[in-house]
Amino acid sequence: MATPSPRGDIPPRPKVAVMEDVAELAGVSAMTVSRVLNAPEKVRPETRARVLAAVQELGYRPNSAARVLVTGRSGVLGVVSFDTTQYGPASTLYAIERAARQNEYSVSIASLDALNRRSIAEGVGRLIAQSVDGVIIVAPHESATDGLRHLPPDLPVVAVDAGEGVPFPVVMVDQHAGAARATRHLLSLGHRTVWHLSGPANWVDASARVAGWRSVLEAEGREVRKPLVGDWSARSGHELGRILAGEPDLSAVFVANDQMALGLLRALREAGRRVPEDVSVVGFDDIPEAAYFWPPLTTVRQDFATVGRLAFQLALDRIDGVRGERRLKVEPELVVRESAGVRGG
Amino acid sequence: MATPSPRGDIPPRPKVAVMEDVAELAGVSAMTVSRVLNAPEKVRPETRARVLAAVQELGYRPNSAARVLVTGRSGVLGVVSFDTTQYGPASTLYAIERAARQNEYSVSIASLDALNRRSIAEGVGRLIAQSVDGVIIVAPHESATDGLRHLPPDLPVVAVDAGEGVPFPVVMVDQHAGAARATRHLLSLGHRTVWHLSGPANWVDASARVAGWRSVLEAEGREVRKPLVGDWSARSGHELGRILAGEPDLSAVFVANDQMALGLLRALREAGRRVPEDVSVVGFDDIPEAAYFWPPLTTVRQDFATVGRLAFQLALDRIDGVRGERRLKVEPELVVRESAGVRGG
DNA sequence: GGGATTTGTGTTATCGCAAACACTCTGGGC
DNA sequence: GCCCAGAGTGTTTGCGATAACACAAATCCC
Repeated sequence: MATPSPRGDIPPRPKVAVMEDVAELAGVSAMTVSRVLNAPEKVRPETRARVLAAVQELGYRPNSAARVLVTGRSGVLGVVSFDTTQYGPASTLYAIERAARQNEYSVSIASLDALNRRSIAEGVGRLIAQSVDGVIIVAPHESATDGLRHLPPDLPVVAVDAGEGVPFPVVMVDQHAGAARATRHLLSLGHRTVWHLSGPANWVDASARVAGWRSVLEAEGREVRKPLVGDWSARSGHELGRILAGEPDLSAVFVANDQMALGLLRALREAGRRVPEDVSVVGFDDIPEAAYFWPPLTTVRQDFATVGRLAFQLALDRIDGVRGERRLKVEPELVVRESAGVRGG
Repeated sequence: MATPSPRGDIPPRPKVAVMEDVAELAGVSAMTVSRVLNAPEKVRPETRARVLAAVQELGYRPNSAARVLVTGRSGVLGVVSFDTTQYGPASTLYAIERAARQNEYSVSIASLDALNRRSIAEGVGRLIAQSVDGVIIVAPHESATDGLRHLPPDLPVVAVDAGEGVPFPVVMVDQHAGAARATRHLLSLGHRTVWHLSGPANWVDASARVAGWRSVLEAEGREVRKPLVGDWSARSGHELGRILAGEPDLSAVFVANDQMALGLLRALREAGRRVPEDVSVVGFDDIPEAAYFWPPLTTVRQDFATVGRLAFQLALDRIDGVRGERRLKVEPELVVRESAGVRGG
């Protein structure tokens, strides 16, 4: 029934080869071709060779849509994320994609314009509509956490950097520990207390860093100055830095990320306060440029690659039916450079 | 035939609703449901309302695999890219995703570990296997350009920043013009000539920037010093900067990107050469941090968002059958800050 | 008022693949 | 020599949607 038309001259459309074509060329049934592709050990070697040769000759590629339709599995993982132009999310995404590729998965993305329940649900919806096998959500905002509670319960979901109380696995850098480490480092250099330039409200990592910083100061009985709230940008670091620069007793600042730290460094310099001699600064993230700031920035390195890898692994487990609500924490690492020195050094 | 088993007690699996279920609930045929979803104007308003209510009630979502199978269109665009942790590629990808979303497309990514023909072909292959409708290649390397010549000819492909001679549309920032603009700016400040820290060999934008820089110097009859070749990183900028800092007649440098410029600034400072008083520096990209370098970096802004948008549009055109081998150039813009000043200023 | 549209809906076939089951051998045990 | 196991392959069916066609009722034309 391949050419049912009574008229002879059908323009030979350049159709791509399908399984039946391969079967015909190899002199077997379509089912055998399917087996060669999915369970080669069930086919006699010589048959297999004939089929593979035919596949090669026709440049045959299985049609994924048909396969998805019948198997219910797409081999696609969805990633929902916010602002992938930032180093952190971009690195996480990249690591997820790498891990996925190594496991024969591919990655489809859904960027968010805003971080709120509606937006998250909508992003996940776009991915579900594509028949993804699972979803990783990289949206470290509390409103996201909220939205995550109302997702299809049977969908394998993993979150990166989500807050407490979400009903599925979460992978995160231990922000609290990282902030504590940075703060302790500054105290150990002799500073009486440490100021904080924080990330925006309701971002889970911003809050965790505030908490980590605060916990160390309180444990040591140091004065806790109210954090100045920025928006992750160098611009905000600069603006807040101008305020900080006016504080006569300022000697150490823990900044919520490296971009804001850059802005702060500039503000301090403009105010004539030397770093690290007059003021010590510690950042967070260890972006590749941090080592080339002036002075080279002491900061807390987040291993985004590991986070991405783990998130993928957890997602894969969920897809394969492994349950559990694990929270995986990745340890951050303090990278000591030159922006923090001994008090009055 | 929904429950063919003679035994009554089949555990009611939580199957998702399909079109037939919606049809039944609304008291119409599946075809009518399909029409409500795809061509609502062809259905009487009251019928439409009943169907939509049923869709709502069952939480029905069309199965994309089935739709792809029959329509041959997936609504997915593939993006092949290299190193999306960098600001440029990440921004481009983000803009593509945005544009895609606004046109009811979604985006699947294929990151590359290496830039060569095999790798590119393999990345495209992964996307094709997913039935993408088209592919955008963001891989500004000459080996890529080479690999691009050997792709399935019927696949809608658009390249970002590809070299000459690829057989499909290309969107790019006019790197040559941008470099020329930067160079002219430095000359206009009274510098006798301009040195160049270039990007790595065989990157099309690196080459174009070298060419733009050289063309201005030659046109003005200035001495052309051999460019120092870096790898886009701040580290390489710093290393090469140490070499440059030893050049007594150095007074102006055009750097191939902002990260390298950051490294150079640091090297110059370490060598005791003030910027911009002793040496003027101009970068390329205008990353968000550039305004907060010390001194604030004069640089050439690339409008990645526009590039991404245009690339998507071109891809969409191709998918819709519009042919042509257009090359779209986006004009870069010189952003004057403080790192470049008058000679001997 | 009778045929020609038009409008709204249903029926059937099909997309490309794999699951389930059926069949044909081959070889081995007794 | 018969039965059986299992390896290897084929046939049928169905995944969930839409295209193409079929058809009934409403609307139109002169």
